[in-house]
Amino acid sequence: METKRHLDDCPIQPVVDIISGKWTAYVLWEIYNGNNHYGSMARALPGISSRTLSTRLKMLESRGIITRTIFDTNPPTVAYKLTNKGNELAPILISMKEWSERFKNGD
Amino acid sequence: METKRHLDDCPIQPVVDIISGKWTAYVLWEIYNGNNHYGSMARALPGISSRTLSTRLKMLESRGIITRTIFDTNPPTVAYKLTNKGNELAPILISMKEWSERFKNGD
DNA sequence: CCGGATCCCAGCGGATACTG
DNA sequence: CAGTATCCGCTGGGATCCGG
Repeated sequence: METKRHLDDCPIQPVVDIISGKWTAYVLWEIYNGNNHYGSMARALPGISSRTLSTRLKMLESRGIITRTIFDTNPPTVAYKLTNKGNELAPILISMKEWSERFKNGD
Repeated sequence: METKRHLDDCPIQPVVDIISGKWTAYVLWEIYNGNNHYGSMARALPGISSRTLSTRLKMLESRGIITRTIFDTNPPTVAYKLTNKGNELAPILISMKEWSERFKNGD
């Protein structure tokens, strides 16, 4: 017998909830690779709008995936870094990269 | 110096292209776990519409991730299964599950 | 039971302009 | 540089009906 299920039961729901939005995985990839600044991320992701980038960064911060730190230099700079929780996404990103490299040209 | 880049350069682009659509990861998860039929998938994913499920299945088939096999039984049955290429997504799905289980309740 | 076809709409996110 | 504000087009996808 098949018992009633809710989507919350799906064991990948929490991470899907985070990375499935458009551009989100790319933003995470950039931060994971040490690209920690708004401007350099925008340049690394041609086509992303400033609105989307800032929305994604705020979402990731609110979910505890990244931190936003303002340095009181002149001019002030802002750095985004992965939290512990965010760093634990690394296996996902790495396996995504490996699959992509293997199958980037069909098969 | 930062050289000009295109999004195609991003090494996770192929897989993001496949799994980033709404519901896609869940559908893959079901097939990966041996849920190979349209109806049982629809029941396992409460909230998905028939249109979305069928759209996703066709997309995954066209990308070579799954196969669609019609069995000439009475009544006919259809089975979806992962191709080799699709099976190679397993490390991604597994690491997604591990992260989700670890962080499902905040931290 | 396994979907295809059609209609329709909210909401995502692109464009653009503006601020500290 | 690092965003915010507003406006709005477009597409993803939900609802519904239909066919094999």
